[in-house]
Amino acid sequence: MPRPPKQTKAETLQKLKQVFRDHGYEGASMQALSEATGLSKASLYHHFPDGKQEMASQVLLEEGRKLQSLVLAPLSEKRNGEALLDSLVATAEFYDSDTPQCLMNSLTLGEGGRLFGDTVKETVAAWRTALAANYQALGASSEEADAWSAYALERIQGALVMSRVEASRAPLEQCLSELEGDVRYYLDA
Amino acid sequence: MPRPPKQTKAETLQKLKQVFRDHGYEGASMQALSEATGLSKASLYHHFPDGKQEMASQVLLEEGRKLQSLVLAPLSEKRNGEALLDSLVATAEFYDSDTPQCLMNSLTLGEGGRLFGDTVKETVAAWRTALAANYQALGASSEEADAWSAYALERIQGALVMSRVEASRAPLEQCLSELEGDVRYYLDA
DNA sequence: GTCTATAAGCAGATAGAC
DNA sequence: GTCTATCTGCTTATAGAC
Repeated sequence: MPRPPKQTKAETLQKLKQVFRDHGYEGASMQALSEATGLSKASLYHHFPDGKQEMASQVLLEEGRKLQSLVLAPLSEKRNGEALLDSLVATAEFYDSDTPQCLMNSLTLGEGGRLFGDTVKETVAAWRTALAANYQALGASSEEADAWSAYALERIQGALVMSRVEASRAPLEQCLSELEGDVRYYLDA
Repeated sequence: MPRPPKQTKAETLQKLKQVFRDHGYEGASMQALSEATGLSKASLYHHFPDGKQEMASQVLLEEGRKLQSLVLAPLSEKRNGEALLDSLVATAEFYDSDTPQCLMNSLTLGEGGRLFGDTVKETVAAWRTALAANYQALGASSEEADAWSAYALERIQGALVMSRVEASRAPLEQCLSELEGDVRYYLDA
């Protein structure tokens, strides 16, 4: 009789994600992925026949879906300043670990850049477009909105780097609260 | 008779740096390091008896020295706004490749974080202190200077991430020119 | 200071039992 | 769906010649 599944695919992907986020694509060894999931290497190949590349690919896909449903969805539903505030709160939730790190950043180092660079670039572009549309709805010009969305994403990514260096959520939280200030400035005017 | 050196240690370190910066610590294989330098693996062990760890360590040390002489030196020499402007120009030079990337960022992923995290944290703290001291000399309060220095470093690191994602110097150049604007605002007042 | 050759172990990946 | 056992090639590291 077949042994029961140890966990759902979502649970597996979650554990795989941590390894890729902490070590990057090349640094994530099959042994580390196996230990993190509690599944043998052979079991991992059963779920992901193309091995590491497929694992990283599906982890990235799942992360994109999470970004979409958590961070981007508020932005397409309402198109105003409240939506921006909701999205910033969701961003804190999206990067939810004690020392927050960006999977898309880690995954695009070295060989991972060749494999997943285009996907990440598109995802970032979609995020930026969604931010800009909402900022423009606050009364900003197309150019201002474009500039602010680039600024906001840059700060978030920078804060994530600083959070990793300082092993603390503080830089990310501080950054998001300042971006919230930018939005409220427009909202109260 | 012994064969002549192929290159100076500085040249070797420069080539090693590119590999660590592009692949991170775990992703930088001895083969890649060998090919990048043009030296056999055995020759690399001659120069760096402790192998990869010593190479990364010395590369990081060299990068710290370069940051010191290029970016931080102007800040300790003059202590004013002109010094800040000089330092920002030097920052563009410090990150000098076509798609600029931060070695200290790449090197602190995975195992590298355990090995070099503290060093990088100290280097970043020194950079931030130097920026803050000069900003304060422009007339800002201690708190304002502290906040601006954190802001500036965060933006620079974020711009480097975006530059990698977009494979372009544009985000970094744009970021540095906006930071220059911050400084000029105080200088002209 | 450089190299070729080699050792020992880990990497990614597969076969086949239960 | 899970596992143990295994394979091949790559990775780190060393020995020793020139």
